[in-house]
Amino acid sequence: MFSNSTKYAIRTIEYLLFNKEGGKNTVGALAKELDIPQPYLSKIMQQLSKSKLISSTKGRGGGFYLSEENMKRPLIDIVICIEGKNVFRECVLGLPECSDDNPCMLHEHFKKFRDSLRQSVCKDGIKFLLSTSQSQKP
Amino acid sequence: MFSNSTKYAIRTIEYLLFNKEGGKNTVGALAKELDIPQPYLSKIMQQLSKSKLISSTKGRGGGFYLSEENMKRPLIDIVICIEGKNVFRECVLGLPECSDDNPCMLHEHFKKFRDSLRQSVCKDGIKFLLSTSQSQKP
DNA sequence: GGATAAAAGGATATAAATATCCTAATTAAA
DNA sequence: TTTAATTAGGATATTTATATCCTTTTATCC
Repeated sequence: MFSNSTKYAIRTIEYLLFNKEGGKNTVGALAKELDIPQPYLSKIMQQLSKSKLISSTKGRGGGFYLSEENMKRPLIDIVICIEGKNVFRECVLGLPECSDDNPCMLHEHFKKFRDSLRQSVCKDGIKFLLSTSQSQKP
Repeated sequence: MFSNSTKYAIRTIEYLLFNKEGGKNTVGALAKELDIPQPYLSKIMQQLSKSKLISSTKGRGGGFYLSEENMKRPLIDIVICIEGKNVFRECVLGLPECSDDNPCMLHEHFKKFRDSLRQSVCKDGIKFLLSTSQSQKP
């Protein structure tokens, strides 16, 4: 469904949410903790950073973290940042003529998923997870 | 979101639904009509056929079509047939420990989408499309 | 039975996603 | 001010998905 890159991106942001007290997180630490190839994650973090979905400071003692602004971004932006502009704008089956008035077979199914990602922001991750689960890492 | 192969598979099955009076459809005709590379579609049809999601007859005058049995298959089976066994069984973010009790960030969002594909069968495509739209090809 | 039209299947080429490597820029600490 | 640790960025390798080609099998028509 999602590309590896997108999965890595969401998982990393999810991790940063839980560790916001921890301050800066280096790519090395994140890659180890999340079991993601380090240089590859590095590229993804660069991309997310350019799109202002995460924040970073360079140099010794630097690393990645989430600002308050970052946390307000909708989840759908993470997917769009990695998979490209049109993933959620165009038809899930790739039909140019697909629309609400002229829907493809999966139009309604997919619309609900897309809208749910559009409506919830990164911050909700904590709220959601804390309300349905005791802890992510027991 | 979906791979090209999956999109092609769903679109082709959707087309077969609308043309079930037409009898057999050759790969050549389908590829032309749906604007899909012919030899590639041929491979996909083979795969769908093996999984009994579509039916075929070989030889002159042969082609592909949907049997009543085929139409009873849930949409999710098409995706699983092409993208592989676990797309919908495993966590959308690839986390091994993700579950209803210990959900990942996208667990609930994705669950609804997955379940909607599980609940509707190919046949519903017609019902759904005819009830929301005049016609797919005006 | 021979010619023709179709799916089935194996082998291979091409493009894209995934992953790695190396160097530069930046910052903090020693 | 040198050294170490970090992100940023360019260049390249590897793997997987996408696509094509060619042969074989099966059925129909003449």
